Amino acid sequence: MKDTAKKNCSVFLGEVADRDAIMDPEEKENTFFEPHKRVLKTPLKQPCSSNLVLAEIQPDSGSLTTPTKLKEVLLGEPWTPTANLKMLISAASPEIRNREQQRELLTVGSETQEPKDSLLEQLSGDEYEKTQPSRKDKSLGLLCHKFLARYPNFPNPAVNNDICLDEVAEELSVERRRIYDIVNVLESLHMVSRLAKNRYTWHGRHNLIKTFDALKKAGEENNYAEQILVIKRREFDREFEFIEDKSKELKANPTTVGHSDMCFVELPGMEFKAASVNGRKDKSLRVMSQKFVMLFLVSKPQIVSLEVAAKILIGEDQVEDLDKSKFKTKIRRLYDIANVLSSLDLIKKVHVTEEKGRKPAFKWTGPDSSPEIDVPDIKCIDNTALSPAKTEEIKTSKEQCAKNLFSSRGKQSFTRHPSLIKLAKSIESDRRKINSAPTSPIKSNTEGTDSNSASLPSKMAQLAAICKLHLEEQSKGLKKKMKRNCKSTFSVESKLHPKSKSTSESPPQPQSLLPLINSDFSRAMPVILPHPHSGTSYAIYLHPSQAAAMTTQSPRCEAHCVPCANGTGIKCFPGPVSEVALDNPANGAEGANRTAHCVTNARSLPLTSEEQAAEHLCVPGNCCKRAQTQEDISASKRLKGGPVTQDDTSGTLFPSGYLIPLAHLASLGKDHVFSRRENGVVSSEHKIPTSPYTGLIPVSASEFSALNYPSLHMTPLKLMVSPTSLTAVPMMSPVNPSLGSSPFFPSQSPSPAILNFTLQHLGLLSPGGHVSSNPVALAASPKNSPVPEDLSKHHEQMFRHVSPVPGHSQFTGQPVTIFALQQSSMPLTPKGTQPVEEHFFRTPGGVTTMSASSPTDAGSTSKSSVGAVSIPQRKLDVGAEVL
DNA sequence: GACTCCCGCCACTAA
DNA sequence: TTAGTGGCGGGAGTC
Repeated sequence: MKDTAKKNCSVFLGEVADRDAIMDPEEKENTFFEPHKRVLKTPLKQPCSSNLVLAEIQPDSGSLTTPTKLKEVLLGEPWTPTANLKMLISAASPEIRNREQQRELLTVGSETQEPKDSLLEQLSGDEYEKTQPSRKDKSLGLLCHKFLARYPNFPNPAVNNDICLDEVAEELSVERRRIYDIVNVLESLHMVSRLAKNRYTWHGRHNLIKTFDALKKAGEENNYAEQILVIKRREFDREFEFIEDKSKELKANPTTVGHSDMCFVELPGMEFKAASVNGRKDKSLRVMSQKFVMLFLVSKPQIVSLEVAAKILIGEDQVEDLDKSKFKTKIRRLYDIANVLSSLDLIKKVHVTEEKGRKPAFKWTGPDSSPEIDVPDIKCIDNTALSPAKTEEIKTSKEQCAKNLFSSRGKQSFTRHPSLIKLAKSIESDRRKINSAPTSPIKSNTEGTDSNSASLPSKMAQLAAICKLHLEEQSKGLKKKMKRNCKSTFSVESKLHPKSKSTSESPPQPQSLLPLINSDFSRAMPVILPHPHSGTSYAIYLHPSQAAAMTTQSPRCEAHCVPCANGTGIKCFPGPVSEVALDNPANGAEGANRTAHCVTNARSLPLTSEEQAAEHLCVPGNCCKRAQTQEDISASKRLKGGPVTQDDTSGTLFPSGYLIPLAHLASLGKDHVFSRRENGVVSSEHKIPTSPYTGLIPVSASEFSALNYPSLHMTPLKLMVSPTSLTAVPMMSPVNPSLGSSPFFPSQSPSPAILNFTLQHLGLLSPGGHVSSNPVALAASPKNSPVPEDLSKHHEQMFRHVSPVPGHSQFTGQPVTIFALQQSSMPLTPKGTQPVEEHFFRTPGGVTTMSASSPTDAGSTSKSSVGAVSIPQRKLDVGAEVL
């Protein structure tokens, strides 16, 4: 019998249950009541026989005191899914829980114990084991839910909100040790503060935004994000080629990632009063929790893999000691933190999948810290308690705290340690994984504080918008347009110019929607690249400076030169594109590092003439595969909006790009690429990295602006569609039937159920409507339904939001990165596939996806983003209800 | 087999 | 000395 059997059980008092039961959830939520008083009459610990273990995990459901119910559970359905669900509901809903309590307390007598005992005595060992709750039922997250359910989110600060840990532990029937885990994390968020031994004060979420702001500021002021990038950049120095340079750089860079003294960021009036922590070597869960949150707040996207978080947040002080066992320990702690944060709805567990397997990650779903909030008095404590001195000192303390958190001073050598290099590699690797699902629904919410509520509609909007766009495309009669479109890459280039005819013919568009057109994109030039194996040439759009730089950097440059339409001259596509991208500032460490891998490979091998040519293309298997993820990052970032796009689209850089087989370009040009002139609409929408067009290599968002697909003509649709979704539109375009039946279409498709639900949710489909995945039928439904005006606004906002804007980068280097497509989205046995395309895009690595762990996300995110935005070959039966 | 994370030992510190 | 804290890692449950 485990020690858990010795645990004490407790019984909820009727008084508490009565009050909660009669209180509306909302009322309860906003009405203050003294938490500590709720437990004042909690009975003292009573020896609880082992047969009451169930009470520990179901203290609130009332089953612990209900003989009948216990019997059912024990004998009939020991923690069946239904039972679990009941328990979860009970835990999540104080009202339900307390009603049950109230009801059951009326019927439960003092003899309750005996039946349970007798029942359990009759159980065999196995049977008893079956009666034990599963681990999930005892998870820290669930416990935290229970804990949080006890207190209002926004308590009245004028009233006593003390929490007695012992009493809470009793009521929740858990060890106090577990309560500490929760409280420590809550304390890091200033949701509670320690009063004295065994007593805390509940603050609820009053200080949450301030805390986030403080943490974010602390991270930003210390260039935490940049440090992460620096680390990530190092990740790709696999051969430690640049270790010396990096060391010098790090010495000169005060923001270098370095040792992190344990420090706790405080808010004014919420000084840390932990009894033992100050004197203890603090590897406190609080500090870890704060750092963990900081990572989300400063990261773009706000997704952090568990591994990276563990290494950065926990192990950065002793990376050298990050042996396996220690790392595992760190991971355990991070799980503890993550569980609590998840219970607070601040993060959400997701998974990053690539060829190596599935990796856990967490997505920030909490509110972004408000930059308007001034948190002047943030301070921190470390092992030497800070005296509550002057404000100035406090500010200094704050600064010092932040510096302590991230400072490298005195331990700059830390960053040069090989273990950190490994760490950096892991960081970038995880980031790459995280961002490898361009249309993953795990899109950060940038427009509101309630990301949870926003994420799902966004996903739905993507799917629905695809259908809408498709219909729109159909109605536009694109076949006409393709005849009038330019037929060469030079024409494409001409469209890049903001004053090009096509642009001038286009109706006035909000400037905000065309950030790429009037910026550096106008100077973009197509460079024709030969494919060594297929003979098919590819076009890539490069910034002139990039092309020039590449020309000089690559002595082996054999790329085709293409005249620049804007008269800047002829530019040559350089040698290894990936090499050029290695130090791409716009790409940041991600892109640079990503491509570095390719470069390394290229360098390590003697080049034959064919290999040299292949090198230019960064062909399959390594470079493109890596590079593709960069595109994913770009797409992912664009989804996040303005600030993010700054990183993506530097004013002087083209962070990524599509390599477009000329053969496709010609056809695409007819169908899509040159349609802007016809449509009169210029979309700043971006491509999806996992373009279904085999052979189509992702190009930067900027380039994509020039490659507007007519289907991207969003104006009449007035739908808020994610860029990545739009990218997929062409693949369901009926204009080019060959595409519709070609392998360009991804094998995956969104579940019809999801599609139906999405359309219904958006009002595009009646509840009884049904949509199957058939682009043909969809295309055959040309009728468009009127779209609410507000959707148009959303549309504009979205466009503005995702439009890249000139950004900056701390890195120097070349901006171009060539990306490959996700092969997972490609049918392995495509029909009518052009050999060149198949060859070009086949990557051995498989899929890189990010899927949400929640069932909600699973349907739309698995199998990469393409699945969420693409409509497969199967018939898409969109009835009139849709429109 | 990897991932999760519950569980409780036990060291440390304050009262 | 006792009780409060919480770091830590074994190991079991889950996927």
